[in-house]
Amino acid sequence: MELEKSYNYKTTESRIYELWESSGCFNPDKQPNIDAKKGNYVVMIAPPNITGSLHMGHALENTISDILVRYHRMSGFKTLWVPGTDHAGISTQSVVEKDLAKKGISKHDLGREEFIKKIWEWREKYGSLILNQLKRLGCSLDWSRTAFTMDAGYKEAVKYVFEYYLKKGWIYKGKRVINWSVKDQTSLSDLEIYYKEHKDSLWYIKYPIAGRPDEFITVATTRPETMLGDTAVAVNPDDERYKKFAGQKAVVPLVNREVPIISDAAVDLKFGTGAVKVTPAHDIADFEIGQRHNLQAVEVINTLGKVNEAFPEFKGLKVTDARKKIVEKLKELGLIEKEEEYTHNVAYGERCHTIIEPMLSNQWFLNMKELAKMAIDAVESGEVKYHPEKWKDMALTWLKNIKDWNISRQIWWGHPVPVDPEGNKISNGAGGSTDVLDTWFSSALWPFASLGWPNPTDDFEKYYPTNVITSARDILHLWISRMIYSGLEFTGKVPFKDVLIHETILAKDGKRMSKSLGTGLDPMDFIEKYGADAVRFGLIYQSLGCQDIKFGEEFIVTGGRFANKLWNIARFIMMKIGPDYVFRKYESFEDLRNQNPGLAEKYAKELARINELSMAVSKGLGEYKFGETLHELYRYAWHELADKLIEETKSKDDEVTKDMLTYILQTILRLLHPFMPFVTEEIYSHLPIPDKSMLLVEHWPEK
RNA sequence: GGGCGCGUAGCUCAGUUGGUUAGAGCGACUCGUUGACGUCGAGUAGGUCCCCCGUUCGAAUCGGGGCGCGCCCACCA
Repeated sequence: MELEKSYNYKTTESRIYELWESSGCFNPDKQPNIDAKKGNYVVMIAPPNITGSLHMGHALENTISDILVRYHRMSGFKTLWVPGTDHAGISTQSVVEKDLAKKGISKHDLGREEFIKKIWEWREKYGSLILNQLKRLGCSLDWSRTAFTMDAGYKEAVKYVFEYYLKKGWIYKGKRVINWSVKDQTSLSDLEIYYKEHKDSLWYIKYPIAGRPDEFITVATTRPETMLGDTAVAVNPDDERYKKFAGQKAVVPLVNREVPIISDAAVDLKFGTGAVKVTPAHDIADFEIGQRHNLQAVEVINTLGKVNEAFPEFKGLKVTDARKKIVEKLKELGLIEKEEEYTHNVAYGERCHTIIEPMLSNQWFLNMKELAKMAIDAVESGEVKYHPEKWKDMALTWLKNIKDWNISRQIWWGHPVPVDPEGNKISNGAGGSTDVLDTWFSSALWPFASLGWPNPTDDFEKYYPTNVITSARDILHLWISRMIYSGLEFTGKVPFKDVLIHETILAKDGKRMSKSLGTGLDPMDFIEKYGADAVRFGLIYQSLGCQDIKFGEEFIVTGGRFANKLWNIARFIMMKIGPDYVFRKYESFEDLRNQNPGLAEKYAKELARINELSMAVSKGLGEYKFGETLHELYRYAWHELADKLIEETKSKDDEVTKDMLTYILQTILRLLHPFMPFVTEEIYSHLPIPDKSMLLVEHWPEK
């Protein structure tokens, strides 16, 4: 059969994917080429958010996973890669809110129940967009097992885990200073906030010493409005300047509260005046000082971001207005020593992009002590390995400095916090039974909950623990560390043996790719333009184990050309062998030597070379060296096979030469299949090979 | 502020334990090529290997310092 002059990915890719999918071979229970000696190979997906669409990072991540899956499947492992999505609490909620806002509807118009219904509708409509994009990329996921972090079974897992921790005494309610988003009316974890540089004022405020109205201690602050809640003034214990005030009290102006002057090592004697006002209710550091010195926490700002009714003079004022008014009053009283311009970082919410108010709140916390310890042991002992290895230290540093996890959120979309068994309701709304759990609480259970746990399902029995997770580094702590201790606590096993942290894809100028900056590129555009194999090639070709990739489209172009080159290598060989030639199949190199001694002898060097390449590819994939391995395959196929070997055969026409070419063609297609599955499968389908399967499940050239 | 990574040809990057004239892909230029090929092949040009100091017979490679870029973590009132 004669091939077209050039490879046409447009007419090929969807047809080939359909062929694979309908064959059922992505499902390990139906996989035809299982080698009982090999065992299982399970790859874990990082379930994308239901709001998500494929970005370059996803494309790289899932190409890497797919390469591993295809390589192991061909090698005869019973191979599973479960697809799925994450409900992504606050992120999804805000997307749907924005969507409704276009129609002039707010979530409060709908009420909680109706709003959640809308989110489910949204999820039905758009929630699997990204999964379809993964199909376009060629990912061989077992779609019959698609999971979602709010499936009925998954809900059971979450409830089970919450109650388990509660019974163990590890979940508790507590007042803490948390990051509060006034806009979204919820608490945020430290990992959900970012900092932005602000030019503000730093005010130096004189606090009179109690009983000696002519003496003052001056504090410096950017947030004078919180002084209404000050319950101490703190200095560094080594600060000679303030020794004279030891044991004395200061009077907080405007509220005339007498507060102790305390010494605490957390105070930086070089900053400002070296004396600092302490507001335990509205600053995380101050809260900690308060704990150490048994200070009262006086709340000033309420959950709406306004001064509360305890301060009638300022009641109802927004933070910024209260600040102005208080500074004015202090000026009138002559208590502002000076005001200077000051640049500092201010916390913003990752989703709401508004300033975070630190405030005291009732929240649910999960005690991290024992859990972190387990994870530390597993990482230190190498039960879980990181690639590249440096991420191990990153993970350990975080785990060793971990704080208790604030697991409650005051939003509507998520797993509800199971009802408090003691029936306690806490007054201000937070920490009550209307809260939902932090998204990562459920994500942390993904490796086993996505397989049906806590029910003793076949899948959980057979496919847990998994072998490897491929992930971006920004969720190392947020997610990966949490899966490790969750796995250890609930299954007694680490959820995966290898953690692969892939490069971050940056724009060509080295800046972060982001939609909001307009520097984001859509991999789907490239798939349209050059084909999925080309995109996979381009990404992997640049994946050389560094921390970042500066993305260049030219590698995708090269990938597209390479697909065409492969096509023409096959086309030439097909012409060369003529219509009556039938491919021979060899089980192994030994088998080839027995069946075809003439070939083994005449082309010993060429066969040795392709064998060597096969071993190098196996080794490279085993060591997760994707880029290097692809470089080698590319160099071989183009510059050795096509440029030299094939050129040399143009003057020959014997059967042994045909045997050599067809053997090498088959082998190189197999070796390239994990990287460029579509074009290799398509070429393979045209080869006159008796009793062949799809390349997808043909055996890997081992030796 | 702490940590990590990077700085090699116009661009994106290799450079294995320090060893002769520093490589690849893309781009530029020259020539050639019809039994496969969005042509392809052969070849040319282009580099104080960020800077300084040191170790060494010898440094892109090792050590110290600096400069520049990027990312992560912490957040200082």
